[in-house]
Amino acid sequence: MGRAPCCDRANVKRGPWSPDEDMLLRNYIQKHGTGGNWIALPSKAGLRRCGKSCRLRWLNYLRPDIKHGGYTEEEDTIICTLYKNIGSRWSVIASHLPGRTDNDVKNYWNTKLKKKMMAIDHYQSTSPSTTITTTITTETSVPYNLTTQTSYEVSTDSSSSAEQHNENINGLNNGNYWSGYNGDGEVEAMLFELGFFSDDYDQTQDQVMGDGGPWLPTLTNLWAFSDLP
DNA sequence: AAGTTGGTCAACCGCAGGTGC
DNA sequence: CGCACCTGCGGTTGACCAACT
Repeated sequence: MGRAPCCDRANVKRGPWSPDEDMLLRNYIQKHGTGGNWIALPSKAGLRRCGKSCRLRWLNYLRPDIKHGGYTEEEDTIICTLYKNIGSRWSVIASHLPGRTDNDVKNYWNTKLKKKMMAIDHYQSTSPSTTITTTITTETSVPYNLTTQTSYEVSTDSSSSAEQHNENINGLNNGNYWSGYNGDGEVEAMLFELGFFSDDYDQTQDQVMGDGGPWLPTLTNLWAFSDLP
């Protein structure tokens, strides 16, 4: 025998909320609060909804401080880092992101970030010569030591000149990979093919415009891996 | 133009844990 | 302690829409 339902399903409305229902719920909570009893709230507010449905609607949509969409790169980083460290504990992850709900973060992960992380994992598994070292600090000053794929530093020879890079890029353009190039050429070639060096490489002049220092693919550029299988 | 596919996101479902009797 | 009730959580579903064929 299963658990008794939390409400009489035959007598409650389900599906998308109407503007009128939103208004009733918002007005009631703003006047009286939740009262610590979601089950009793719908009838008091004049709603034919399940208490759980009211709670979800309020927490995920009607709360005044909710943000929707427009995730920043820093938020992406925090989500990815926490997911790596604690798994799918969305409420905990959302608590580190002001204005975000667990449902919103979960949806964002499932529809966007998961693919990116899978692509990065793929990259890491096929490019063991890369090193990963960085630390970020959130707005709440909680430090996260990133031992995973939040940011990648491609191991390059810092003494390499721009001319050397150009020379090898030209080789790549001619159909040659940078195999053997300071031990990490294949990694750079792969990154180049995926467009990671677009900020440094001027196609019109067919050369790298940087100063020859270490090339650091940004997190944003790494997201290009989401296009990988 | 019509059908198909894939992405997005609000909402639902069922379980686990907390609390009070 | 056992039970019932309630809340919170994570997984999943399904409606909607845009892009593609």
